Amino acid sequence: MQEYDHKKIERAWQEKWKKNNLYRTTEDPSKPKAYVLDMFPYPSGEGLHVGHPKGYIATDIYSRFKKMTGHNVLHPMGWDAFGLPAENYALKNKVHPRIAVEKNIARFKEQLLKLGFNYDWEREINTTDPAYYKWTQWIFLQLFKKGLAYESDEPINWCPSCKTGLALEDLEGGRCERCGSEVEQKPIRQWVLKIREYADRLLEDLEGLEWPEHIKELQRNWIGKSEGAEIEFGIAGRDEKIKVFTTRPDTLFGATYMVLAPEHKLVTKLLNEKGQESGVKNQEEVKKYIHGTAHKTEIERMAEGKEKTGVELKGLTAINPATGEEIQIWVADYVLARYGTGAIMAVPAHDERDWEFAEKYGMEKRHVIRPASEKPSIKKPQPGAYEGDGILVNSGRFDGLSSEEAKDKITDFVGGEKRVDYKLRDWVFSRQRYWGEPIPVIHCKKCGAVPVPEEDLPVLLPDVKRYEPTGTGESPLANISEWVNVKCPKCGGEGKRETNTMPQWAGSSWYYLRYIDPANDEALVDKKKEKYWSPVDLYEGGVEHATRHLIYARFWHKFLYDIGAVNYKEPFMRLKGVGLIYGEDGRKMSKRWGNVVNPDDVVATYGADTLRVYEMFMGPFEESGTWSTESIIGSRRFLEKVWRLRKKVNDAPRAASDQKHTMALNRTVKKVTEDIEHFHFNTAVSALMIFANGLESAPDVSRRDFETLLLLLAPFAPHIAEELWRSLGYEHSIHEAPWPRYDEALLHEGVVTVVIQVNGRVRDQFEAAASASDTDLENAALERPAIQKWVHGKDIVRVVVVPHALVNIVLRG
RNA sequence: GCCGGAGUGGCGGAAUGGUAGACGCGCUGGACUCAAAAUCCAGUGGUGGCAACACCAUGAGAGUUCGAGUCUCUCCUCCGGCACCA
Repeated sequence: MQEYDHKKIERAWQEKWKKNNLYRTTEDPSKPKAYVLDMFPYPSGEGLHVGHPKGYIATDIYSRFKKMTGHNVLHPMGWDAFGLPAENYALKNKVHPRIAVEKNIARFKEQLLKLGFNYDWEREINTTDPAYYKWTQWIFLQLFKKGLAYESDEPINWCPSCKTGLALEDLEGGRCERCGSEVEQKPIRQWVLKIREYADRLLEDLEGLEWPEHIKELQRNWIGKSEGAEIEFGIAGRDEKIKVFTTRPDTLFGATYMVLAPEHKLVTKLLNEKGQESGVKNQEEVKKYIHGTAHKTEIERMAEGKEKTGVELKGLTAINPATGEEIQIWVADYVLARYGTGAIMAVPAHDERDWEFAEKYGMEKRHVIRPASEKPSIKKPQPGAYEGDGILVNSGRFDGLSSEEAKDKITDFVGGEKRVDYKLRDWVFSRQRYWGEPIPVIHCKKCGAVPVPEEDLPVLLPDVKRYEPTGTGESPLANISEWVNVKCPKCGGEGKRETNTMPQWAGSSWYYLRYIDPANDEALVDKKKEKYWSPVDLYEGGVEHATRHLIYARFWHKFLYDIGAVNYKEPFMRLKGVGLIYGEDGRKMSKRWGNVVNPDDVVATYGADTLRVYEMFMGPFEESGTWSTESIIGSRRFLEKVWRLRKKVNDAPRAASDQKHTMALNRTVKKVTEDIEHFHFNTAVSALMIFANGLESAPDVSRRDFETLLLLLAPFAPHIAEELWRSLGYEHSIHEAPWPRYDEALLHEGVVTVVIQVNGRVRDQFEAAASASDTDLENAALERPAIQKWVHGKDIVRVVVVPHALVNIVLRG
């Protein structure tokens, strides 16, 4: 037997697996299916670092395990290659994005291949392939036809550095998620998708998903459903009414002023009227205030601890519909135009923000809710706002009702309407950039926005020399007149192509369907195949996608379900979030910090199998951890130990009396099986190490024990397991061998170790027959000299016996 | 501020309410070697003791329990997300 030469073994098996098409997948109705999916990577210019493959290793283990347990496994890989990073990389390095992407994909693929993954590369997909984005465009057309895509000129978040509009999901703390620039509000024409129409279903259907609770919670918070009411306030001396949205109609009697967002339509209108007509006495002051807020960035407006500012519309009052009182109207930027109605009723006594504002500008704070626990007689002045529910006071005929009862009754009383609102915004779907899917629409002066006929898809992204963003609110495509100017498909008149492109998240919102049927040119996906493979049984990826990709993809999927294109309501049934691997210095791996570890180097030095075992052994899969080059050696030593065990394999059957050994074997099989199913890879590796250590210290190793060890190891370290397996004379791959079973009856030996406690403290232990009764155990424990020492001369109050495990003797005092 | 998650040896981390620290890294000593590497064996939470052993110990404090790292409450710290969403 040679030394363990990982280079030789890994290269040889990777070639043979490829040659034999070991990982090719076809539909097979005779087997249960398992669709195991990684979030496909963005092929950046920097290549992979050791953090990237962590999730891929886990799905590789899981899918190999599933295959060995008799499942038909779909485990594909592809490239999410449209979007800003590729384009920015291309601009910086002065290469065409298409070329840059090709190069980066080749590099990524080379790195992945070295790790021995079992992807079916015949199903490889690429979102920038016209045959692929034809269907991305097709989905947009369906959305358009169903009225779920519309054009808007509302101000949106604009990144001045990337020179494009962005969706709310593309921001990180008011900055562009890609480049970190502060975003501005800019009104430009854009396409928007009505994801809000799906808000309720996106929320409700989370319940049936086997996802980590914290990721579900992130989505719930992002969708941000709140139930409340719309209530109209009249304006003294004018015809207009101001509609407010509130979740607390029960506090209406405490509304002592109201506030409009600076962008509110009524405010704009009042400022356009002549001073006397509008009734606003301080028009100039208000204009100045609005001018001031308009130039603030989101970051400035939301700066932590920032004091609220505002200006009163002097001379104008609103009428509280509950009390009939005239109240002041203010304009303040703590009210957001985009949420609710852009106007609020301010209840300082029961809302902290209103309290703070009222405190500053001297408005009345009228208490209308008292905590239910508080006695009515006690009227202490509350410091700050009381925001909880309670019992109504100072609310006329509603006094004494609970908040809950009063909400509906007061809403009815003032003729308000119950309404639901969401924080979720409609999806801003236009990017003023080159490297994306063209939006398949033609603008015609006569017919308006006309969808490109489906038979004309795909609308190819033209190959151009200049693709720099213009910054004008138009995409660079607008400059290519021969591409832009086309005939209107409807009337045949002059038309212009839509020049905005789709956002980065478009292609990834349906890619999991493409793997099922990667070459289909007739339909999005063959419905029979889709029925067989969907939904994704296990989806694995970074938690950072919780409120981006994972929401968008669920939205599109539900839409595709509605139009009958797919069979299931949800795309991803089970989700696992991978924890990051930080650099050795504890920081995120990045060129900037010089702490990047390249998997190629680790593979060269220690081997792919060692890297795989190490990354799984580092810690709990879903938790983040720090890379430690020093610690890898442990995983390498373990594999070398397994390698050496081969020499000790003895064909003679193990002595039947070796009960301990049988037990260890069965327990290991059980532990590893359950741990893989639950993604507890660190403890699975630990169990394998313990078992290998046991075999090592035995005088010889039975063939059965060693084979079992190899089978359990195969998903983790596929190359070495295959090599040793073949050395035992097998001609078929270990990766197609059946997974070992365990026998429940053999998990326990006839003898158990029983711990003896005195007053809950461990004092002794002894071996007892597993069949011993509680009384037997109690008596045996009391006879032990070490226990006599503690118990002698004391009163025994009681004795607790846990069968097979423990005796606790409780003494008085 | 709100919502999640986590605090255990020098380090990564194990522990269905039942022997805290499995497994691994590192470290110490030993075997092998001319020597080293590799490998193997032993040890490795703290304090006291030659030892048997005892006491202390899972962020802090209380509680439930025969028994708490695990359950309950209060607090502290760290990480992640959201953040004037009415």
